Amino acid sequence: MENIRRISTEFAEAFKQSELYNLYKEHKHELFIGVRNNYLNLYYNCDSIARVEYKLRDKKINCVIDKYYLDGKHYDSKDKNKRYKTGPKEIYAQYEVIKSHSNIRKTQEKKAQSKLVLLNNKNLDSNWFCIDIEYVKPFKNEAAKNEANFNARFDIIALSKKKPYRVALIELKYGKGSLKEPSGIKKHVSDFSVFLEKGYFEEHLKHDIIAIVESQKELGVDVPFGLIKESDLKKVPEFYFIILDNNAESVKASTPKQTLAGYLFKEKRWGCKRLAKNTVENEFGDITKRGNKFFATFLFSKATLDNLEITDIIDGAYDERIPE
DNA sequence: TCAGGCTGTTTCCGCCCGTC
DNA sequence: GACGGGCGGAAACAGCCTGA
Repeated sequence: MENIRRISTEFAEAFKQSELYNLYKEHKHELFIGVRNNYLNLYYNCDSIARVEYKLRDKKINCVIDKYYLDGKHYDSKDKNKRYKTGPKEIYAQYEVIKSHSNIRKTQEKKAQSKLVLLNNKNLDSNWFCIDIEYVKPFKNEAAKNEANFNARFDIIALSKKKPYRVALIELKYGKGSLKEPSGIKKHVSDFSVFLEKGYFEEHLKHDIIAIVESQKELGVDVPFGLIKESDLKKVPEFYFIILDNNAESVKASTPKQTLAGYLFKEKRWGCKRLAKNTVENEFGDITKRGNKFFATFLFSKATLDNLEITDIIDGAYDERIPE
């Protein structure tokens, strides 16, 4: 199968011989390796701080980094300096500089996403392991992509540690602002639903999962299960929304849960103060009911970025879970 | 005061295409 | 086929505005 998310064994070996592997080993608790279609993304704060490629001709690892992370300057998207080419040595040497520039970005959701994934993955007692972040379904070409009219990005993909492996597709929402359109709750329900309807899990995602795990093992990631066979995976994925940050700065303002209800339901529920025009219920029914055609679980936490201490991404210490 | 619409900015994804 | 340069599109934020 074409365009699967995996890298070659030779690439993985070269990676392990490079400074990037030392970097990863030394900072496992703050880095995530995303396996892509013949390349890797090294994430810090869910910012891609290196697109890692392997050049067969030269038997060499190349890196591309947005120059912002090195010099703190923002470049125009058309500026040829923006995507700076370098190698593992410079990424290793400049790591603290790169981190500092990532840290000052105001991307709370991404930082929370990173923290959640890393806290979960280092917790050996978690029931789940996150194998990918920022997942985009690949298509063969532009035509296939247009025809499918599907370009969702899933925040997190997690697998249960016990067989048969459950697959959790997770969307993280940080604060009320993240719930509204154009990429709010309704868009994501729609994406999830289409993903399910079109059979993309069966057709594609499960093959990606098998390949990603295989590549991660070759890269030296501590994956807490063996190689996965197709028959080891559950037939259907599960959908989750994690809602963080209970609008802590204001007492009077709606909580994310109240705001969310305005987007989900036709009538005011959950203490909702105001309804959105186009609700999820109008199109998809009550998605919090298990019997509904599309169904999702909502996990709420009052935690904010600074005090986030959830160490099991699905079964962890959330304040509320709907349905229970 | 607050929901939610609108716009600009930043970043990432991944294709296309010419060349070797 | 491998590779580099280029480019367009999408996500999702911040921040501002408006009207109930």
